[in-house]
Amino acid sequence: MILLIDLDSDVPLYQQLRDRVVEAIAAGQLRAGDSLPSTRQLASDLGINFHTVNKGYDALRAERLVRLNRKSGAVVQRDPTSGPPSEDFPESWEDRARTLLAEALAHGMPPDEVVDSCRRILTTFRAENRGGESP
Amino acid sequence: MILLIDLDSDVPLYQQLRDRVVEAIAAGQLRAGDSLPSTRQLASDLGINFHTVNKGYDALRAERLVRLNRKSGAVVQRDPTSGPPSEDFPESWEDRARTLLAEALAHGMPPDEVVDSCRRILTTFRAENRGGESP
Amino acid sequence: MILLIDLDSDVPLYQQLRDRVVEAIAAGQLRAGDSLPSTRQLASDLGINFHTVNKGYDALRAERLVRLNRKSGAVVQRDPTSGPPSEDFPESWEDRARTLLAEALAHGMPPDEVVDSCRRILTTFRAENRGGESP
Amino acid sequence: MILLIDLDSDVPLYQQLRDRVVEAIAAGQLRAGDSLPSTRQLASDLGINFHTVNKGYDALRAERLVRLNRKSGAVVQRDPTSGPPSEDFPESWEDRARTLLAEALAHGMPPDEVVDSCRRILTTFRAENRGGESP
DNA sequence: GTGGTCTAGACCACC
DNA sequence: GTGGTCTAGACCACG
Repeated sequence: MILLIDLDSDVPLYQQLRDRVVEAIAAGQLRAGDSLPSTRQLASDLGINFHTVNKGYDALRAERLVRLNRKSGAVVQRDPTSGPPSEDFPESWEDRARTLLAEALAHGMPPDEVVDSCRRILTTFRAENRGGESP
Repeated sequence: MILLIDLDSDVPLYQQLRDRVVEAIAAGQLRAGDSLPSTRQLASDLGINFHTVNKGYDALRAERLVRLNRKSGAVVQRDPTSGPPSEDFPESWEDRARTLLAEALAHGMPPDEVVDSCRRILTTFRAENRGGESP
Repeated sequence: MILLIDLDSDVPLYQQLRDRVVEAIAAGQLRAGDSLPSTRQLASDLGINFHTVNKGYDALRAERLVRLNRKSGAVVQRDPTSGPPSEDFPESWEDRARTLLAEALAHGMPPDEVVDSCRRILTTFRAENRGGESP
Repeated sequence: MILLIDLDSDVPLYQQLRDRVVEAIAAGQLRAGDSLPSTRQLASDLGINFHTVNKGYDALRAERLVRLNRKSGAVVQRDPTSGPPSEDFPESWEDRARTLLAEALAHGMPPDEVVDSCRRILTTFRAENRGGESP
C-alpha cells in the first residue's frame, strides 16, 4: 500500500489521507482485516505531523470504515465484499453526489456523458483490483 | 427561486449558496439570462451578511456560470443547453467524482447500484425541469 | 459609425463607449474633424442613459482625443495622422502595457508570440482602414 | 521581493497587488515554487488590511498563477518557463490588448513604434531576469 | 503560525 | 437602486 498525498494541494492533508484510503478500499487494495500503517510510521513516511494522520484515521473511524485499537492500530473494517451499504452509510452521500452531478450538468455535460464518466471511473476501481498486498 | 441554506452546516455558507445555484441551473429552474436576487436582498432574506452572498456569487462567476453586473445584478450565464462543458470545465471534477464513487464502493454499494443511483439523481434534475419561473 | 456595446459586460458602459471610439479612431473609421453623435442621440440608439454617454465623451476629452462644444457637440481632435504622440500622451500607457504584457508572459506565452500577437492586432486596424463614413 | 503599491491610485489595491506579482513572475523575480509573504505579514508591511491582500492573492489563484496553502502560504504556481499559456488563459487578453494598442495608434504613435515599444518593454522583463532571490 | 469564514459598517462607482 | 472596495475584528480549521 502506497498512499500518495500532495503537500501543495488545497485539500487538507488529513482529508487526502482519508480519500486515498477510501479509494484503496474501493479498489480492493485494502481488504477488511488489513492493518493500516501505524500513525507514527505513516507520518514519518509522508513527512507530515502524526496528529494529521491521526485525524485522517479518525475520520475513517467515524465513517465505520476502519476500527482503531490501541494495540493493533487501525484495521480496515469494511470493503466492497462486506455486504450491502449498511444502515449507517453516510446519509449525506446522495446530497454530495447530487451537488457534484449538478455541477457537471450546469457546465453543459450531457447526462449520458455524466453517467458514462461515472461508469468509466468505477471501472478503474475494478481494474486495479487484486493489486493487493496484505501487510 | 428559493434558495435554502443551513446555518448550522459545516459547509461554508457561501459554498452552500453556490451549490444551490448550481443545482437550480442543473434542474432548469434557472436558465441562462435569468437574474439572481441582489446580494443585499438575498443576504437579508437568508439572514446572513451580504459579503457572504457576494463571495458565493463570485465563486459562480469564477466558474463562468453567472455574470455580475453593476446594473442588472447577477445573471445566469450558462445552463445545460449552453453547449459542451467548455474547455475550462473544472479539471478536478473527475478527481472529486472518483473519491465520491469510491466512498460508495467502500461502503459496500455494488457498482451497478452506484451507477443506478447516479442515473436516478440525474433524472430528478430532468424531472424538476420546466418549473418555469423567470423573474 | 456603429458603436457596439455589451450591456451585460462587466466593463462599465461609459468605458466601453470610450474604448470603441478609441478603436474607431485607430482604425481610421473616425478622423480628426469628424463629429460624434450627439449624446442624446447616441444614448437613445444604444438604449442607455445619456449621462453615461456624457461620461464616456468626457473621458475622451480628458485624453485630448475629442473636443466638446456646446454647439457642435463632440468632435474628434486627433487621429493616427495627426503627428507624433504629442506631449500629453497618457503617461500611464507604458505602465498599463507593461502589466498587460507581463500577464501574457506569466501565463507562459513566449515573448515572440506576444510580439506577433500585438503585430497581428495592429494589422487589423490597418485593414479596417478607410471603411470611413464622415457624417 | 518588494511589492510597491500606490495607496492614492484609482486602481484597487488588491488589483495593484495582483499586477505587481504578475510582473514579478514575468520578470523572473518570482519563480514557480517561490513563496509569497503571508497575507497578514504583507498587509502589515503595506499598511493595508489583510482581507485586501487576501483578495489579491485570491485573484492570482483564480488565474492559476499561485496556489494558496494553509501550511505554506501562497506559492507561485506558474512562470514563463512553465510551458504554453494553458487552455484557460484569459480569453479577454486579446480584447484588452486591442484596446490598449488602439489607444497608442489614436494618439498618433506609428504602428512600428508601438511594436518597438512592446518589444522594448518585453526586453525589460528579460533583463530583470535572474535577480535570483528565492525566499 | 498559516489561511478561511463570517460579520459589520463605511464609502465609492455605475446607472 | 445595484455591485465593488476597504476596513476592522472575531473565530475556526489546518498543521
